[in-house]
Amino acid sequence: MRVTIRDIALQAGVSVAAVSKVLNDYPDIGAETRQRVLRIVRELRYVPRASAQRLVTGRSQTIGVYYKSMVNGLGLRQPFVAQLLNAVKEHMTLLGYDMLLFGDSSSPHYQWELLDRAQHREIDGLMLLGTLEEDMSEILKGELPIVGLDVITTGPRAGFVISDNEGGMVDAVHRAVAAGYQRIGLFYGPLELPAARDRARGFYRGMRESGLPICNRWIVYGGFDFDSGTRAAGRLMEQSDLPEVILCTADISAIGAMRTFQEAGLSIPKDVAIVGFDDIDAASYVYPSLTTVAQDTERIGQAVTDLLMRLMNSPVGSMRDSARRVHVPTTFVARQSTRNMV
Amino acid sequence: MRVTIRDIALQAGVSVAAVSKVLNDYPDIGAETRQRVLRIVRELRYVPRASAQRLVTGRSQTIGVYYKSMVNGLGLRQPFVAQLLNAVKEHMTLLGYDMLLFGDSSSPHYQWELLDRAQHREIDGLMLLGTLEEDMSEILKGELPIVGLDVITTGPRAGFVISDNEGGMVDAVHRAVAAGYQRIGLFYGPLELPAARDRARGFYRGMRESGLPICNRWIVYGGFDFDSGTRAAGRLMEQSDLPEVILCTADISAIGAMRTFQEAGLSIPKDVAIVGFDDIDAASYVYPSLTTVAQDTERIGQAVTDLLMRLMNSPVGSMRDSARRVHVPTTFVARQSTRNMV
DNA sequence: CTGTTAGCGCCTTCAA
DNA sequence: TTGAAGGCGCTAACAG
Repeated sequence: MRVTIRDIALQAGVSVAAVSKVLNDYPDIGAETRQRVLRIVRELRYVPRASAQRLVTGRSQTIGVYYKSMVNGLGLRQPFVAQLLNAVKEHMTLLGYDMLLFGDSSSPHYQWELLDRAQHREIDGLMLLGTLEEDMSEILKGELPIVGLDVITTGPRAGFVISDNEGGMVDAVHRAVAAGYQRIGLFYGPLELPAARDRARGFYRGMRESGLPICNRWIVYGGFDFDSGTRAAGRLMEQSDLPEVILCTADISAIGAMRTFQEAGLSIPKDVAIVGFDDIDAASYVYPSLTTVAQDTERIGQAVTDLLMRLMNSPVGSMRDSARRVHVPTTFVARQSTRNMV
Repeated sequence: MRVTIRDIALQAGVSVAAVSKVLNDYPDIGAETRQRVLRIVRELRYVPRASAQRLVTGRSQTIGVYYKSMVNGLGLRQPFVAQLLNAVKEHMTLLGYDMLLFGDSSSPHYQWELLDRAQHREIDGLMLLGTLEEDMSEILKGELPIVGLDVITTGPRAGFVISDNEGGMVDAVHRAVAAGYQRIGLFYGPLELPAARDRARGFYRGMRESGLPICNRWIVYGGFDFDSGTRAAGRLMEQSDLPEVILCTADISAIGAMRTFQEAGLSIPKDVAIVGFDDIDAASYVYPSLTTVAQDTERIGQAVTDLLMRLMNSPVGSMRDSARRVHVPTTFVARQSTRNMV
């Protein structure tokens, strides 16, 4: 058997309660006793069992992470998701939380829904990445603290973090105009996703604010993946003329578009300039490197962690709605796929 | 309070023991009782608490995953790691296991070592991604089933999965030769990593088998990241002449090299051909797309899962060593960064 | 300051 | 076929 708190108590000649108190930093313990207990703990290399602690305290120091593996067919392979998870993990770790990756409950194994599994595992909080398509209305109604990323999660104890997608796109339009571009196109994404919708909206607002005419021929569905990007570029090339610059709703489809243009013999940014969105690692790998509106994953990760902690530490319903909707600013990153943009 | 097994028992008019037996598919329960219990369980939406089960059974249905966030500065951002984790998750999920992401224990928060944390969380098995630099000799000596990926983990209950890196590289050399390339260079990776070492070895073996001379000027350190790739390319261009084709130890550095060559005005594959290793998503995004030796993440994920399950279900030391070392074949993928290679 | 005690929710012999 | 009872390891009142 593994060493338990009783073994420590016996060795140290104190009660289990005393040991527990030492371990949990209770103040009402004599310095000497504390030292002795700690020594034995070290000697015997005692480690408490999380399940026992959890059973009695009800807290697990565990955050569940849920995302559909198959969202856009990629899951963690979506660079943005991976980057983000990495950032969040850093912060959670610092606070003593570990993260439990929930398998996709669409898996045949799981007759259980996410809510049941959350209860089963007794997670203290849940992070929802990217999609809400599941039947999650139920879990959102409950008291489990939930933070959505890129999804508008609402409920008595839910909040969300999302980049300022609209503002980022508006800004991109203005910068394009300032760089002298007049003929501006858009590759928009799946409008059921808040991020894509806001970016599209930002495009329209930016154009309106700039007083530029919107040319519908240059507004094409560009998806959130490489292939959609190539298709969008293909469709655009069937037009009589090309825009000078295309604002894409995601780096990955921007990169797909770039490739298609390049294979057709067009030069970027000379024949057509491209702006992406996200700033995934690949954006700086491609040639020419991709000008883009960067999401600040580091800051998003921080925000997600913060919000979740606040939600967990506040009684149900005590947080103002505004405090539960966090918008993280984006940054414009000028690279080689555009001319004169800064 | 949440509904417990007792509530079910009361409602169903049976003992808690009976309920437990139904839930755990014990045979010695009357069909009628079983039905009744199951009905109540459904009605009350009862979900057992993992911590309670765990406390008494000792199994957690949880697999720990450990990787250094900072390995090569990237962690999950390394596309290969993300892809792999995704693949493993699918399989684990199917088997009813969830994955616990262990925060990097180099974090200041953790005075505890990995072993302690594994015990604390009572994981049933551990997956080690990429590096062994930690002080892991201890945990490897223990009885916790451990599977390493790309690390040579040995111990009474440890095994590892790794691509056939040497074979893949030998094959690449032969294909290059078959394509008519005579002047072949190598960008090798950090030799302390088994994968990089094996690939380098494969290069030498392939050259020897082909009877080609090895030109040391063309053998340059290319790292496992983008910047090392650019530097390697830069160094190569200082030479009086370039090889016809460069075999790179990783896609990411191959891509870095490509960019550097392109910015210097060289054409790929005309002036110099490039072959990568790994087949990360970006390999097909860049232009020209990258010819590479693909690691089969899907199959690796499957192998990791299988091995871990076998390790968990076999008594300590009962598995033959050979069964604990899994080599997964690679596949050659010809794209645009080479000429005539198939 | 320290010890005693009563569970947390569940599984599993062992009797009935 | 069912139920009673004893823990699993730990924390948190509550006494002393």
